[in-house]
Amino acid sequence: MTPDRMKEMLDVDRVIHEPARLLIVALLAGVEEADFLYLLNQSGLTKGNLSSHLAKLEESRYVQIEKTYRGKVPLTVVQLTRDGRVAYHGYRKQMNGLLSK
Amino acid sequence: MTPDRMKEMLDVDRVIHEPARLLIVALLAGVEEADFLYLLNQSGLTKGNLSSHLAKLEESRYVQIEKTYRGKVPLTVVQLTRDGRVAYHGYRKQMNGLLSK
DNA sequence: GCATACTAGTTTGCAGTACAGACTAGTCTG
DNA sequence: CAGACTAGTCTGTACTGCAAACTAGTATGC
Repeated sequence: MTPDRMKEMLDVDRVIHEPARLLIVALLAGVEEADFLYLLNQSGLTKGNLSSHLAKLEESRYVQIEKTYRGKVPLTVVQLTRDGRVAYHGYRKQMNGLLSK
Repeated sequence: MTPDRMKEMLDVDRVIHEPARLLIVALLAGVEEADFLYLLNQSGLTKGNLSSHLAKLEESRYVQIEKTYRGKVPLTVVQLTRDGRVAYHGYRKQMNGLLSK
């Protein structure tokens, strides 16, 4: 890889680059939508951690969070937005290009 | 990719995962050794930034830093250690496995 | 020969972030 | 109706990256 291309490294999307969020986004990319508990179990993150990463992803408009109820119990449903999907694919493409020799 | 494998994401080597350091390590992987100014120019990082990332890489034993002189002028020569090379390859392998579908 | 500018970095201060544990609001159970 | 549980959010802490300011020494101009 040329040094020029390597510099792209510095432009990676930090929101996605963070491992915990990359994991969340990857999980969301595989399903239409997911609730908080599903993400909690699949990711192994703590609740606090998951909550704040979701907040950050929402802030970046990468996920859409809908707060509703399952019966009488609060339920938080999360899905990837178009922006999120684009950012995820862009990130993967970039990292693959830079890492795979 | 299975969710199980995705969780590996959380174990990535943070020292290498940081884009600036990944760039430095990638640059070092391509040459036998490099001096501070070479890395400065190739990376586009500021001096302070480069200095502290090198310190962190040294602390993790991923690079070896030799302080010497070019004539009368101080010269800092950096090279990847075996550990550094292993960590870099491991990181690439892991990320490639997780990102490339 | 003094000072001004340059080289090669290091140190410091600040702002932002991830993380887990403490907390909250409300629901179910015996 | 007391205690346990569910589903999250909030808070404090410790860490980290970053750039600007600083240091130590060398070369250059006047």
